[in-house]
Amino acid sequence: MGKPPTTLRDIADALGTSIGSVHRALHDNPGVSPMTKTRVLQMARTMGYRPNLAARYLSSKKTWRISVNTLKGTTSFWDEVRAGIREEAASILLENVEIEFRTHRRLGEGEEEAFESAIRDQVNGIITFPSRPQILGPWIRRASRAQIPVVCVATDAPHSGRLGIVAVDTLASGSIAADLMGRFLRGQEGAVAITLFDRAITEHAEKYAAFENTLQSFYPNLQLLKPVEDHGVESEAYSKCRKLFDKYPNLLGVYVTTEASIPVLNAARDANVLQRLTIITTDLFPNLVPHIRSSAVAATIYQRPRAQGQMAFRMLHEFLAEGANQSHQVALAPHLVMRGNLDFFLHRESQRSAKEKIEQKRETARDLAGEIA
Amino acid sequence: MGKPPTTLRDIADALGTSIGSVHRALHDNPGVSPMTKTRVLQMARTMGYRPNLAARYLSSKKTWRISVNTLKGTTSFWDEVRAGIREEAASILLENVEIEFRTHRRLGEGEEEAFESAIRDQVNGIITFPSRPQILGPWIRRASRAQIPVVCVATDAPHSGRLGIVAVDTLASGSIAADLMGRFLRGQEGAVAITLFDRAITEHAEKYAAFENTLQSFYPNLQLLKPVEDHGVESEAYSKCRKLFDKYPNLLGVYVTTEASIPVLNAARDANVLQRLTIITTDLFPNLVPHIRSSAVAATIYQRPRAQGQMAFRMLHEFLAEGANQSHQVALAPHLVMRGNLDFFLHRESQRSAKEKIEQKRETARDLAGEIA
DNA sequence: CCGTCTTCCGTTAACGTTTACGGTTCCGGC
DNA sequence: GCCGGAACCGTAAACGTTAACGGAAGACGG
Repeated sequence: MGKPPTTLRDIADALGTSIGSVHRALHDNPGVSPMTKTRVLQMARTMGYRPNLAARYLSSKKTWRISVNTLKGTTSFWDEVRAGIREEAASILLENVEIEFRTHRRLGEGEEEAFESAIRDQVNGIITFPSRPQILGPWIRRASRAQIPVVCVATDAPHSGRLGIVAVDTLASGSIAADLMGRFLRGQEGAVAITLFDRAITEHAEKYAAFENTLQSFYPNLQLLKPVEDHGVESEAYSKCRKLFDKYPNLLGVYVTTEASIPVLNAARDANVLQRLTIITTDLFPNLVPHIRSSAVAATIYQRPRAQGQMAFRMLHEFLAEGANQSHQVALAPHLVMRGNLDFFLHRESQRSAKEKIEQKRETARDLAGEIA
Repeated sequence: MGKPPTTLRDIADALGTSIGSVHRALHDNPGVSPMTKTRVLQMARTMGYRPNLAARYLSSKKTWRISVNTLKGTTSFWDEVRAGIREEAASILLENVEIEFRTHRRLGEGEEEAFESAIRDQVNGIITFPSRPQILGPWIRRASRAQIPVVCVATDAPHSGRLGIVAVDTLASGSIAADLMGRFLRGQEGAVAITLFDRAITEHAEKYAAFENTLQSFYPNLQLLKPVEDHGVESEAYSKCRKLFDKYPNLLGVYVTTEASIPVLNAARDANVLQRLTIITTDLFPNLVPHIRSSAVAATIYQRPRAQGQMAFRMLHEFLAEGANQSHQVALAPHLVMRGNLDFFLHRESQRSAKEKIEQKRETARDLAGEIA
């Protein structure tokens, strides 16, 4: 069936030239005449040449270094993203990728420095969280010009020349939240609220729009209030929600699209509306668990940080290995966590971290053995 | 930082023996004395030897053949599983895996023949759907004895010696269905029903148990009727449900855990209870779409066949490459599809098939080019 | 005419593993 | 004492690519 794949030697023989020239031509290295170069490229195309990656790696032993620039994170979201990246990197057969983590402490603090240092260190690729897309955009463009592909996670940096973006589908998130809210509040009439980070961030604007649209078209008995923006500040979330709850004493539900669900819950408790509200949150972290269990939170939309990390790494790695040129966009479907399936997610969590500990142990054992030898 | 990895030569030098003996020892090939063999194994261990897979593949050019034994499938479920496997196989850097599909037309028809032919053809691994675990179990054991690892998809074959199992988490599925049902029917009092394939299948029994438990503990106002078993026969599903709906005229909801949601919907329509019922189904296929859109189906639990195929392939491939020995078990979290996020899943579907067409075109172009040359 | 530089090109030694082949040594049997 | 065979071991050639080196041919200035 399958003919043996064509090699550099095949191309060289077909052209009556040498393997060296073919190699130079295919990598546009200097030292080859324009004439033979085009002939080689032509022939490689018609013969369907595809490089043997095993041989390439064996010969060059070149490793790719990729920088992961993320937030240290108050919640576990970014820990999970990093774990996903690590996990995926470990599953690569050819162990030719090393990962450098550059974490910054706070939103917008040290992002640019991290980027600069990554570019300066000549990494081969960057995975980043552009919390302020308009600020990081120019840096991404700079990296692209230096031939360093950049993959964004969780938030996009539009028109920045980034290689790709991995995020939860905003439309699916917002819509399912609205659909659930509508079903949960079946038959009731009244207002629901939404909190978000900042309408200037594309993702949040989209989630808001999706929530609003779905609510309007399927559940006209519910009307959506003007969104609450918390800008990632917990106190802002609390005070604004507190005011909101006081102002609309018979509010029916809240959809919290940000990580700041705890202050919202606290505000609801302090305003004495926690029992009455149907609350849908975002993400899953330890502090949220008791609220889900007590069913104060009806459901939470889990953004699958680990899967995001995995996909981001795969995207970058595929690009580095195959050199595909199109821009990629991965939109993950979020998971829905409720009281019923909460244990599944928590249990999976603990299983995984146990596995990782074993893995780490094995690695250190290896290192030790190496040092002894 | 990282010392260069140890090679066969390193071990040989350390032991004052030759690279050939080390190789023979590590692969327990004949022609090496027990003495040197243990010494080599010992030394390899302490030096932390890990084979260079690139070199191995380059040298041997051995390809693994894996057989995918699945149902042809009336719905698109198995098409998706196979697509996931293909997709994952294509993303392997070293292109050393070829896949053979052995599909059988009907449940329980030709499964054993497919298995026998796979074993006879000496494939290196099998991915299978054991629709009748008790029948396929012995075959799986036979394969294991012939050193052929077997990964089960969607349904487990317990105590069969299979390498691993990939399926949607039954507990998470059943529980979320119950939780949604309870929330959707908030405040109402009455009965809900569940349909399943056969209580003898572990997965279905577990889903049923999870549904029942969650319903009982969180929504005592709802009581669960005795389950309806359809054994994969559409007419059976229809008639049994029809009878059920007639018998319990004020039934509140149904959870359909099988693929046979259409006959259940038809029965509900014919019994004139479609409007009143809250229906939660399983899987997502073209015929179901209009029912979701019309909100006759409140939600459907999507079992992510593509992800199942991907995971199954990865599991098998990892085993073949690394030779890890433990039994693996992957439980996926199901996705929830409702009217709101339905378009996301449909759109993703079409996007993917478009991508695959492009991919296929490229491949045929390559083959043609090869034939010309 | 010689030396030097440039541009192009062919050759070759790696990379780590597999595999086939050719050597030892030792032992039993004629 | 020689042969055949077994059991063990070392050697070397592959696999396809990269990277470095050296050579050939031509251009140019001295």
